[in-house]
Amino acid sequence: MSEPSVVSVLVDVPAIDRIFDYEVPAGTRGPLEIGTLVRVPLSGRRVDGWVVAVDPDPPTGVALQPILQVSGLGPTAEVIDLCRWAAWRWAGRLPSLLRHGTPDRRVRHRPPLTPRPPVRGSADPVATELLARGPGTWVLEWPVDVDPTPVALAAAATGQAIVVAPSARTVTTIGTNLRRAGAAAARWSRDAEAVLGGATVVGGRSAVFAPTPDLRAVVVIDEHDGRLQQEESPTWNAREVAIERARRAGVPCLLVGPIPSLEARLAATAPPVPAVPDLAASWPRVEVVDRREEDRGRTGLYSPSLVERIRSVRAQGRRVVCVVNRKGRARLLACRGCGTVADCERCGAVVRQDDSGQLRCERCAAVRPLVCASCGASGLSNLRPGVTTVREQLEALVREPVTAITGGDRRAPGDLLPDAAGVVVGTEAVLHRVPDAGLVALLDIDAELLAPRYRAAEEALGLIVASGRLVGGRRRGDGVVLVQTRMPDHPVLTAAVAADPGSLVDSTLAQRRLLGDPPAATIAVVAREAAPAFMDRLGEVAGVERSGPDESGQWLLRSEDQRTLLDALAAVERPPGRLRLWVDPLRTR
DNA sequence: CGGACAAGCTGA
DNA sequence: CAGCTTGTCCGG
Repeated sequence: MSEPSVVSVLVDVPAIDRIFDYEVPAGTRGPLEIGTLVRVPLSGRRVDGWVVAVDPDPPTGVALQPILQVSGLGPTAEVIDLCRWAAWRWAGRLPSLLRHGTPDRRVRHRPPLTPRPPVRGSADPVATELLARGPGTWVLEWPVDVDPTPVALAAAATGQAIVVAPSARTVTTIGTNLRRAGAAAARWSRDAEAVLGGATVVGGRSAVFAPTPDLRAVVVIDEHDGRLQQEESPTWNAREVAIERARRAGVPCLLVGPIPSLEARLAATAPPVPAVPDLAASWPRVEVVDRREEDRGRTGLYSPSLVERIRSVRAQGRRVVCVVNRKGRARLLACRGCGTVADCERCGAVVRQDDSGQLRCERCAAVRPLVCASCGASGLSNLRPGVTTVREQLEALVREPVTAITGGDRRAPGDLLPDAAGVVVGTEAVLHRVPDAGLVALLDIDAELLAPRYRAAEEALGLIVASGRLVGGRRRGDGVVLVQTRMPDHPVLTAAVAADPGSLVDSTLAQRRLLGDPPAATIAVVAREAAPAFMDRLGEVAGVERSGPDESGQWLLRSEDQRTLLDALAAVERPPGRLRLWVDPLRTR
């Protein structure tokens, strides 16, 4: 293979998103092929970029600049094509996606394919059978409280596989177990060299873009989990990328989890297959406390049943975890005297209590003391307490130290959760940081069930499943997931009690179709400074319903035909300025 | 994105 | 008209 003299380079500057040609100086060392990461000069700067063509037709009448450096191997041509598709699917720019398929550390030489060692350990037989069916999207219903390593083993036994999992903890567990079983496993993107050498890839959502030389299967663990989707644009979802990648590669895609998503069910080649006959036994015991009956809501977040449960679990020396999905002190307050809801004197939006105890407006940031603006009384009751307040109240209730954990917390794991921590409270992040518990109490599941997000029901069920992983299945021990609600007959709660997530499918699908929510339709949120210009350039598109701008200056686009909307978005030339473009986001603000 | 350069504003 | 700000263009 002769050295190329000119290469086309896509520069890693999303706002530019253009391809430029560069000359390759004679004697340049390193691999120069499609996907290679190079450093190039661009209008006086030095930027990274990916080689997207080798020896292109020379451009007319421009003096080419030389590349400065060959940094290392990047995404394969297959992955670049996949990224192009993802850029269309989520109306993103190619560089933002290519980054996921690029090694962290520079790999300068393509390693030879390492022979596959024999795998010890027990591959799951049902997963093995599904993978043996060949190309297609297969859904495996997995027990709540069982480590998914046997599925990864089944995939690794077919050759180089990609195993994506939403949480760092699961990724570590699977990686360690695979290696222990003798499988060649590499973590993306840390062990890029091993991935290029043909090892099975284990990683978070980015692993779905790993440049595998010899892909045989793609597996997504806990495919219902929202962490598989990027929150910021482009809002790509690893489950959907996995399906597309496997389809293009002609290999099986295995979607695994205890509560198969609607998206997985609709994409599946065949109905979901249970991994074991009695999946229900893997679900936790779920105790529903009806707050309407217990105390007419007067005791707020702490029903008598909850307090009694906490005391008995603590008496056994076991850990208690309480979940309330709100940070801070109070999200909603009302005057004890006149009943008026505390709002902002300047703009009228609701105020919340900040960490200093004062009332702060979320819209205009005005601050005022903790006093009723209507009658001047200083007694305000906290109608929506957050983690900070709940921690203090629980401490008084249980008469022992209570640890608070929220998602933004960047303390080291040991500092975050002392081993002796008997009572822990936090947002849902706490469920991913605490290893085990005798009781998990979801203090205000109604806030999840009623949340204005189209996946609210599934997400609430996801919380119960995540809680169940801390307390263990009903067959194993006496751990309990307790939910406090004013809607004890809500289908999510009856599904959880019956350990039958399938009972929700028909009603949620019907609702998505009725309301035009994904996956029944494709939607896009357009916001931020450049939104008006973007919407102007988009114009009216047949088959695309547009609404907005709302009070926050945000537009919503909706189409029953995915291609119609996505092609229209791709045709818009991006206006300058900040733009938020979310396609099929999990939340719309 | 960020530098270059052009067009517009101000002060003496 | 120098000196500065704001806007527009373009990169190989």
